[in-house]
Amino acid sequence: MADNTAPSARHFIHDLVEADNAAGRWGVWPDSGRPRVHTRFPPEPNGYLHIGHAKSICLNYGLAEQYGGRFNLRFDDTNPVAEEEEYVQSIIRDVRWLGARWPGMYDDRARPAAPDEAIKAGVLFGSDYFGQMYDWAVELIKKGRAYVCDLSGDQVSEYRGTLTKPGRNSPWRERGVDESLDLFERMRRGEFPDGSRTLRAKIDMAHPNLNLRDPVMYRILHQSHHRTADAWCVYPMYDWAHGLEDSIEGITHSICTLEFENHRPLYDWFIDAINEGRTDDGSGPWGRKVHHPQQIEFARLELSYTVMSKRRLLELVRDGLVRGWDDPRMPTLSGLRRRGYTPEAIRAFAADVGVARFNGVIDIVRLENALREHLNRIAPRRLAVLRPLKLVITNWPESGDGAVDWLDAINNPEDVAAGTRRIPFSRVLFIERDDFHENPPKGYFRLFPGNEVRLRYAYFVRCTGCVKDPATGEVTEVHCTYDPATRGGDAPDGRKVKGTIHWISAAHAIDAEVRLYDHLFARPDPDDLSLSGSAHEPGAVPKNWKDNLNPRSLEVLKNCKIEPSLVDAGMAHDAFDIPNPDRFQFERLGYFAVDSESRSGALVFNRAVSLKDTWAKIARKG
RNA sequence: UGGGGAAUGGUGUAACGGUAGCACGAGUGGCUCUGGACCACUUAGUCUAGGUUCGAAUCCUAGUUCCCCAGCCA
Repeated sequence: MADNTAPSARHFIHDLVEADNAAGRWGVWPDSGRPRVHTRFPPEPNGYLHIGHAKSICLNYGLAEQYGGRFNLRFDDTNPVAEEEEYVQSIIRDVRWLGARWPGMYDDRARPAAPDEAIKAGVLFGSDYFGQMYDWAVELIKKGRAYVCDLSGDQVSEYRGTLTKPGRNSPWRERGVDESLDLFERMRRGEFPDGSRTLRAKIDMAHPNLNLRDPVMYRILHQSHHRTADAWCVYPMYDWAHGLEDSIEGITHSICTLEFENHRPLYDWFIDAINEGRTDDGSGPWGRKVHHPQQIEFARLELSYTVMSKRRLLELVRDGLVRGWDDPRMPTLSGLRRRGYTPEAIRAFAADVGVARFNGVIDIVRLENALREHLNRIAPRRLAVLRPLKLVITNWPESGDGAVDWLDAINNPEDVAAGTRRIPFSRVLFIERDDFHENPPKGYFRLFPGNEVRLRYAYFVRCTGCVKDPATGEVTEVHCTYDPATRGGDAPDGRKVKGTIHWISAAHAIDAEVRLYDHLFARPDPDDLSLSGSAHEPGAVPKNWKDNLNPRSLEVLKNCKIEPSLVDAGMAHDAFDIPNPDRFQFERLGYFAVDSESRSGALVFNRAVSLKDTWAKIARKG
């Protein structure tokens, strides 16, 4: 993942890791002798990954890579109610696409026989540790640190107390060890209905941190699991399971987001409870001590003009407010990928925003800039006209030998190695509707009657007039004359033009559909329900975050004209069907990627991001 | 009102008792066959009030504001 698009910015976690390394806290890797740094990314397979997860992946994988450590991809799949195989597949693809690598993963170059299974190579699952977790739970019961509680869900929360009032002990708290043992075993065997009992840690019902008020460790769930099927009728809660998963894998730095800070004492309590009666050399009554990772919290990523919670993203998908998890307007990795984002751009963005403990909101233009920066360097330039207006060169031959002129065009001014291509020029062209004004605004230096501009890579043309629809007054055709001496775009007499516009030869143009995107939400903060009213019904007050969706987030242009060299534009797929669309800069317009719905003969492009538009800024100011 | 965190230009992030820096944005100019890219310059900040110190964003005290926690979700 190390590349020059993601300079490693220093942050407080580097300091912590380096302090640990200097102190020899985690020992060394046997093979390299380097201090052990072992991180992980632990998603729950209950939704698609989004750009916020990318920050975490880059952080965790980046640390492992930087310190010569290891990185695990592990599913935290402890709640079968919400989890699905589809999510497992998408998450692995996204992590792989981003560039993270883990021990045992399938090599990119190999063509696996069964991609759906092969992609899981080296991927870990918390559910694989259910047996070990169960044994440790039994151990805690035996040590008098856990008990089976018969309280209902409502009663448990009632007994918990409130933020300011202490809770009360469960009447089952002092139940005998043998009885709890028996009950827990029968819970596991499925003798009791869902919700009838739980296994709870015996800590302190008056603890000021609510997480320590005898938290539930196991609940009864007669629910088939995507991996363990019907093997279990009890499933561990996150707080119990998560730290153990990290412990089992030897994770040194368990990096998570700020809201889990309150859980750290519990995470530590569980490991300490297991280690009670254990020793480093295994001589204690309970054997050898288990590994105790260090949890470190950082601020999750928030972005303006979008939402970043899985619950809300799922709601957008389920309500049909977007076209699916990979809708190019979504902040999901699959959406960004379809939109045209590159892993490099996302990594550079993650490095750019940094890692800290302050919960702020990143301006989404930072993400867009990261993409521009990468695509500016690598995207081949092409000519495309989104809103075509016919331009006739009245002094150009209509037919015969000189009717078509093939001109050299530079593929990428940022990369000379990209070379050149030839584009056809002829009498009738299409230009961008925006590039002609019969009565130009102040400061406008494109085409208007009497003005001379350069047609990119072609000729200087001077506007001689236009044709309008008598009924509507709409301009239907612009007329120009060209200067033969300016072929290639330079005037031998040294005269200059202010404007250069793009064009497509009408006779050679390919039709394409282009989808333009704007921010998913009309306001920087979708939760902002104040102010001037709903984006959908001006004047109406938005009632919830969904009323702040941007009604203009998608604009479909069906009559676009693109240069003939784009006929073969498409997308590649790697061995695991992760798509990699061709991406181009359509000159003066922005960066565009081939959409997954694009077909030969019916090309569809997504605008990933526009070019910076200084003229729009000038025009706005008047 | 209990507990846990956090406050540095418009935004985000550095500075680890010693010149408040960087990026993005914004503004100005240069350059340009993309009103792109690039280059230069400018703008603007330590939450408040005390204290310690030769010296405080940093240490201390008090306050203010914001975030998280009362799932058998993660």
